[in-house]
Order: sequence, then structure tokens, then C-alpha cells
Amino acid sequence: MPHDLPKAYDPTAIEDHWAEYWVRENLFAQTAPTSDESEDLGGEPFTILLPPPNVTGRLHMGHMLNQTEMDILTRWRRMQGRRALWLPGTDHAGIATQMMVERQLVSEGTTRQQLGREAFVERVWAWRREYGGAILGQMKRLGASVDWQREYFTMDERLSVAVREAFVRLHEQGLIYRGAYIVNWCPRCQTAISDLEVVYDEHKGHLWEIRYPVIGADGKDTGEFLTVATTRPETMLGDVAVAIHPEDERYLYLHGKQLRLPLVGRVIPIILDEWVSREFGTGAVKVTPAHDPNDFALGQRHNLPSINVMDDTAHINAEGGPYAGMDRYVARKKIVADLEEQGLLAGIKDHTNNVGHCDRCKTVVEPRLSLQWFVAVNKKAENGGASLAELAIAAVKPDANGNKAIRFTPEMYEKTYLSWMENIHDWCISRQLWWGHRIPAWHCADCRKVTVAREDPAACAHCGSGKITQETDVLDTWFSSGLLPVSVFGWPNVTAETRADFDAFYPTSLLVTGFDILFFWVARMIMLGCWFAADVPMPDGGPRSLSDSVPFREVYIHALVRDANREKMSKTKGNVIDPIEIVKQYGTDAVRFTLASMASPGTDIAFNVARTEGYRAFANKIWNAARFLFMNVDRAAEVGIAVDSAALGGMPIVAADAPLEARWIVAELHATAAKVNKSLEDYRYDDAANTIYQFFWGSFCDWYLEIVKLRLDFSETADKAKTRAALTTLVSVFEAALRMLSPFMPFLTEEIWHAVYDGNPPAKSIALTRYPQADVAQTQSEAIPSMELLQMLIVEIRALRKEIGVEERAVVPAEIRTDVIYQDFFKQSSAIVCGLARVSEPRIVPEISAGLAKRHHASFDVAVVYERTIDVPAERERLTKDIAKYEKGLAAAGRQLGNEGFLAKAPAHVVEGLKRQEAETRLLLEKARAALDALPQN
RNA sequence: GGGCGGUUAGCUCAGUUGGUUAGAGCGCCUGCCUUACAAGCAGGAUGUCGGGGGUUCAAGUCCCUCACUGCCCA
Repeated sequence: MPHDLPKAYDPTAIEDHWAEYWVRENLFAQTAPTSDESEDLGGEPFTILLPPPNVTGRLHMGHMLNQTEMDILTRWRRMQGRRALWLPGTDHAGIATQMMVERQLVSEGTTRQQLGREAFVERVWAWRREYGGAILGQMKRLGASVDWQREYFTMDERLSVAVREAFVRLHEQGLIYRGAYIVNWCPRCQTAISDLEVVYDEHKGHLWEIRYPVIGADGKDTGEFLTVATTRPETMLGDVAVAIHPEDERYLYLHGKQLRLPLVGRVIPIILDEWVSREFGTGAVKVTPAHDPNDFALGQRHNLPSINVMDDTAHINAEGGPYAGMDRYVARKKIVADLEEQGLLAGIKDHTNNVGHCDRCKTVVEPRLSLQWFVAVNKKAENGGASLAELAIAAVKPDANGNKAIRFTPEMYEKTYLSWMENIHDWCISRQLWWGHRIPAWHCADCRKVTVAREDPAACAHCGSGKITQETDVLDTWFSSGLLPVSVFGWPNVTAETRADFDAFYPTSLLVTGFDILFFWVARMIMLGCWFAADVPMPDGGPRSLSDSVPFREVYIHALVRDANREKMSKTKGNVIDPIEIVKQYGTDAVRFTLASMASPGTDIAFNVARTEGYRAFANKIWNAARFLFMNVDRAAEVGIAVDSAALGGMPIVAADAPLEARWIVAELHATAAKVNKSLEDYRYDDAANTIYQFFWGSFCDWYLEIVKLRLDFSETADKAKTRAALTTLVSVFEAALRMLSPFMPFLTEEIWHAVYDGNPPAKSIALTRYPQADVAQTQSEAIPSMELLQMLIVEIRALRKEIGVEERAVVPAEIRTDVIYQDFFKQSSAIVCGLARVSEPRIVPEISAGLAKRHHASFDVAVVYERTIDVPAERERLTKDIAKYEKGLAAAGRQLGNEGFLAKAPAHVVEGLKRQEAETRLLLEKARAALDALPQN
């Protein structure tokens, strides 16, 4: 690869190429170890499953954050030598996909009903083949280091086998049942939806108060009324009782009497129930078990019938008499009008209530009594073991020793998860859709019983009749995606011959996802994973404990990506940031780095392109550092100096007699590697990213490169060995730093890394090299404090120059007064001081000459020799400020040091540190006061 | 109504088990096209850590309380 890089970094010029290369070369494919690979790669495999995006979806910022976090960890673990496997795939998304295709049909003037079930499902498959891969294509473009050979789709044949097995097994175990239950019904989608798919919205509505006539013992109206309050008057057609609180003095005398349901005429009882809130409305509540979940529970407690008054499109049915055929809201209007006409409307009050909407299509959900399939999550296993929910709780709750089979980060989500799981209701798994896994149950027309089977049956298992028809409902999408952690590794087909994947990769190491699907998906995977994996023996044939049955060992919950003003992104607000657009503008690496640097656990990310702009500049900085390197490598080659290639690929070390900057940058590299590795262990992407940023820009470019320029002497008279050593350290530190940055900026580092090796890289990709690991001894090098001292000297000189108006380019002498112990050090470092502070001659003096502007430091005083006069007022202001600062510090220190409690109880190092600082401050204060006094008066 | 967070520089956020005089990036001000980089270099300014009370030798950090704000559940 040529060393002549363009002057500015242009991500668009390289990213497509590498994205394609990584996929084409199959670099991230991963297999289970074979038996002869007894010595596995470094330690446990690192397995991570992509939370399957909806097959209809397009990539949004949330995905990009999610994938960036997964990719950083996967690349990092891979580079640590772990057998890393990241599995991608998509979810068939029953309702969303069906809606998508139905919309297509509408535009063609047809409907799924006209097409018929089989043809419709084929249409969905065709749609999926054509458009379904969009989001994974975007993922490829972003360079996600996944194993594309293992891509899954929840409707794939092999995953469908798992779904069927899971259903049949749970049914055999008595944990799946079919029952009449009140469910959330979407009248538009024409299907039941789960509690989680209902979103509640504040809605300004009314509270209607309706008089129900009281009937006396003789069966005639007594002329009294019981007034009920309701937000949904149309449901009164299905009322079967009115409930009051058992201690409500206002109404108790009516208990035992009956009421005549207005408009309908049905005679209904008055019941007592503590659930009734006396404060709400009139304190009397109508009971409609078929159309309200609370009423349904009430109906069950009091053995009341349920009267369904609406059809599946939310129109009033025959039960509604004169209102039959009306839409629910038309009926509401008419009913209110009719009540008013009959004088039975006692009042209308404004009322704000929470109305449930279908998550997919935003239609108001209608609670509806219907026959559905459920998983009995709280039912004990047949053998007396734990229920699904109990298992899922045990997997997360700390045991007696404080160990957890699954650990949440941030930890607070553990509580959220547990409180939800402890109150979980049976899971409605049937959906009245055509797209999805059709429930493997057959209804018999003769004996009316149900046959559930792994293979399609020809006859009823109960009476042998051939008149059986398959259940038309399909399963909730989450039922199949909940099985993914086991099914992607071959379950239920885990035999001696086929179990290598399962043995190697289950349980997965980590799940990275957003809190919004904590209950949707995380909870379901834990329930199903723990349940089914428990039956799979361990590789050694022994039983599997709960901690080896869990679908993942860790869960990292990431935050929400908001816009720059912390507003939630939404289509209606129009503030949605398309990650692909930003990527095109700034490059994938810059966007990834933005997300990583802000991904502090538990904190939402306010995505600001100003940050991304900053990280594009960072990429450009590294790009130009590479140009500088290559320029020098090429110049060196011309005079026969070559980098020692054996120094590349590992962690650089330097000889004890190497120049200060070499010892220092190597020590910094080790310290940075230590910090970055630790931060990533703790999911501190922000710390890791900022640490690397600081190293690359703050240490490597700002200081090391500037100093190393002084060493790269290619002249005839130069000491070639020294030049070569300097060049080798330069290149080897840079190469190691590239590897350290690679998980965060895979494209840029890949490009430059290949250039470093000039077309002869030791691996196909930087992603397949080793991640920098620190040597603790190196991080404790004395070069670090020495360099810090030198940096302070240089910064003070630069500041002085600025202050007294020395021209940028001018080279001037400087006077340095310092303690004897530092004198040799400053003398040895004079070349660095001269180069970086534009000093012609650093003079070590016993006392700074009078009349020079000077700066004070605890370890030295420094002055610049220049004919310009001091800006007296400015200098006075600065010194006065300094003095105030020192006095404040001394006062604070004095308070503590004068406190006997502090001296007695604080740890020695704190007391010592404070004393030392106090002494330093006192010295600086004295110097500053003296300098102020020495200023000419005016 | 119940639960869980948050409030630190103009903006976005760090600040690990309490410990020396609170940090970063961006933005801002000043001066520089110093042949790696103006997507840059150098220097600089900026905070009663939401209010109040308490515990402690010591509080941004722990406890109580109030205010504002966000999210989840009902």
C-alpha cells in the first residue's frame, strides 16, 4: 500500500471497501472448537446474539448505538483471543409485516381475504425476499463484525421446528391452555395483542353519569335510581351488574335490590366489592365483564355472565338490539342521546383518562372476551418444580451467597425486572394473524377436543375422527424470538453428533439491548431458555444447573438516543436523525465514536452532531499522524534506515537508556491499555473512548510527535542507531495504539494498519490481531512524573511568552531557577525545551534576574529574556488573582490541619498529601507576593 | 396513585468504596497558514456541585426534606 495518503481523511473513500472486504472474506465466521482443538483459543468463548430487528425495519439511532456497543465488545473480546461469535438475524414481526403487505394489496385493489391464506403467506415471503434484508444490509455497511454465515430468521425452517417443539412440550406439561379471557383486541389488526403491545395515551374525554332505575320487591320501578359513572357508555349494553363498595353508606340500603338496565331492559343485581373506589365518579360502577379487564375479574369473583356486545371490528352486534351494526363511537353518541331523551342522563363531566392504543396501528384497543391460547407462567411444573416465572426470578435474584446467574448492568434494571416478573400474568400467545408460526393444534368437529402434535395429524387423537381442522391462530412473535438463544444453536436437535455448537456457545455471554424490550424479549428469553435448556445435559453428560441454563450471563441495558435538545426522537416531531445520513457526512467511525464516548451506563444520549464533527476531526488527526509517520519512514528508507519490524504487533518496550519521550510514551501506552481494558470490562464505553482520545491526541500527537521530530535526524552525521531506535518506537507505539482504537474506529484503523505494513500485513485484518495488554511495571515508569515536570516548564514558558508579547516565531533565552536535584534533569532535557518552547538557550541560574517577567512553580521558577516591557496592570491582576486563590487554599488546608480530629482519624497519606500541598501553596503565595511587590508602581 | 432515575462550567456529560484546592469534550476569548494535520497549533476565561437541614475530623459523594424534571407500572 502506498504511503502517500491524501492530506485530509475522507471516510467515504475507504469505508465501503472495507465493509465489503470483511463480509467477502468471512473474517468473523466462528465455529465450535473441534475435538482436536483441546487447547482452545484464550479462555471461554464470547457469544452474543443480536436482538433481532424487525424484518420490516430500517436502521435507526437506537439500532446503531446497540450495534456499536456490541461491535466494540465483540471486536475487543476477539482481539483478546476469545472465540468470539456474534450472531445476526431478523424477527418475522407478525403484525408489522402483515400490515406492510396488506397495504401493498390495498394499493393493488385487493385484500388478503380475497387472496386466501396460502397465497397471502406466499406474498409475505416474496416481500421478505425482496425487502426484508434492508436492515442487515445497513448493518453490513456499518461494519458490524458478525458471522453472516449464521444469519437467522425466526420463520426459518429450523427455528420453526424449535417453536413447534416448544409449544407441544409446554402443552404436554400442562403449561399451555386455551381459554376465554379478556384480551386487548385491536379492531383494525383484527387480533389479540399482548399487554405490552398496548400503549397508553392521555385523552380528554368525559365521565357520563347514568341513572339506573331501582326495582322493588314487586318487580316494579320504585322511582329511585342508582347513578353510575362511566367513561364508555356504549358498553352498558353488556352490563350484568352494578357494583358498590361494601362500606359505602350512601348505597348500602339498596343492596339486595335489583336494577333495570336502561335502553336494554335487562334486570341486573347490585353487588358489593371492595375493588370499587368510593371516590371515583359516583361510587357506583357498572359491570361489563366482556369489555373491561377489571369488570371481567369482578364477574369471575361474583359468578356473573359475560355478554359480548361487539364484533371483532368493534361494531355493536346482535346483543345490542337497536344499536346493532353501529360503530362503537356512533353507538356511544346515540346511546347518550337516547339516555338524555329518557331523562336518565344525570350529568356529563370532563375527564382525562388513559386510553390504550395498538402499538402498531394506534387504533384504540377494545378489551374483548375471546378464546385465546396462554402460557401458564405461574403454574408449577408437573414434577413439583418451579414455574416458568419462578425460574426466571431465580435466574436473576442473588442466591444465598450473593451470586447471580444473570447480571444486569446498570444494576437497577434487576429490580425493574424482578418486580415485573413477580407480578406477571399468563402470557397470551395467540394472534389472529396469517403471518407467523401457525399453532400446531387441531380441532375435532366430532368430539370437539383438541389434538396438539409435533407432526401434522390425520385424525383426532381422542376419537379418531378425520374431521379435524388446524387452529387458524398463529403464535406471538416473541414466542419464537424468545427461543432464539437455544434454537440458533440447534435446539431441540441436540444430540451427540449435533451438539458442538450448543456446547460451545450456550449460554451466550451477553445480551445488549434497550430497556423498552426488557419485558418483551429479555424476560421471555430467560423464561424459555431456563426452561428448555435445563433438559439438555452438560457436555460431560451431567445435569445442567440453573446458572448453565440461562440464555445469557450478562444483560447490558443501554439508554435512549435523543436529539441534541434531549427530546425524544419521533416522526411526528420531525427530529429523527437518520444514522445513515450522519454516517455519510462524517464517516461511520466518527458516529461510532460519538455514541461510544457518550454511552455512560444509565444515561440517555443527547446526540449532537457537533460532537460527531469533533470526532471526525479526531479521525483526521490520526490520519495525519499516520502521514507524518510514513513521511519519516520513507525518508529513513532513503538513507538506509528501516524500522525494526519485530517490534510491531505486540506491546512496545524500550531500553532503560532510551530518551525520555520514548520511555514516557511507552509508559503512557501501557497505562492507557490498562485503563481501556478495565473500562470495557465495566461497560464504560465513555471512559474507554475518552482515554484513547486523550492518549492519541493529548499525549501522542501534542507531545510525543513534537519531541520525536527532534530525534529524526537523517543527515549524514547523525547517529543512525539512535534514529532507528526513535523511528522504531514511533511506529511500534502508533501501531499498538491503532489496535487499541480499532474496536471503536474499525475502518480508519484498518486502512492505516494495512499501510503501516505496506501491503504485507501479518493478518487479514487488524481485527484479527491482539489487543494491547498492559504490563503493570511499565505503567509505573519514572518517565511519567519526569515528563510532567518538563511539560509544566514548557507550558509556563509558552504562557510567559504570550503574556509579554513575544512573537510566535521568535526564539528567546530563558532563565530557570530550580532545586539542585532537578538541575541535571533540566540540562539533559534542554533540547526538548528549546524545541517545544522556542527557547534559544535555557540558562540554569541561582536566581532569576531582576526585571524579568517570571512564573513560579513548586519545583522551579522560570523567566523569558526579552526586551519587551511587562504589561504591569495585567501582571498585577494575574498575581492578585493567584494570591487570592492561594490564600483560599491555605485557609482551607489550615482549617483541616488545625483540626485534631482530622489529624487523628484521617488516613496518613491524606494528611501527608495535604501537608505537602499546604507547603507548596505557601511557597507559591510567598513568590507571588514578592513578585507583586517587585512590580513597578504607577 | 405506586416505583425508579436525574438536577455538577454557556451546551452535553464524567466524577468508582466519603479524603488533598471539582474534571472532559464542544462552545467562547486572544494570537498564529511553525512543510503531519486550519477537521490544525499555542495561550486563556468559566462552577455558592438544584434549595434547606443532618451525620462526619472531612460531603458533589451518605441520610432526611422541599422544588423541578424524566421514565416505568397502574
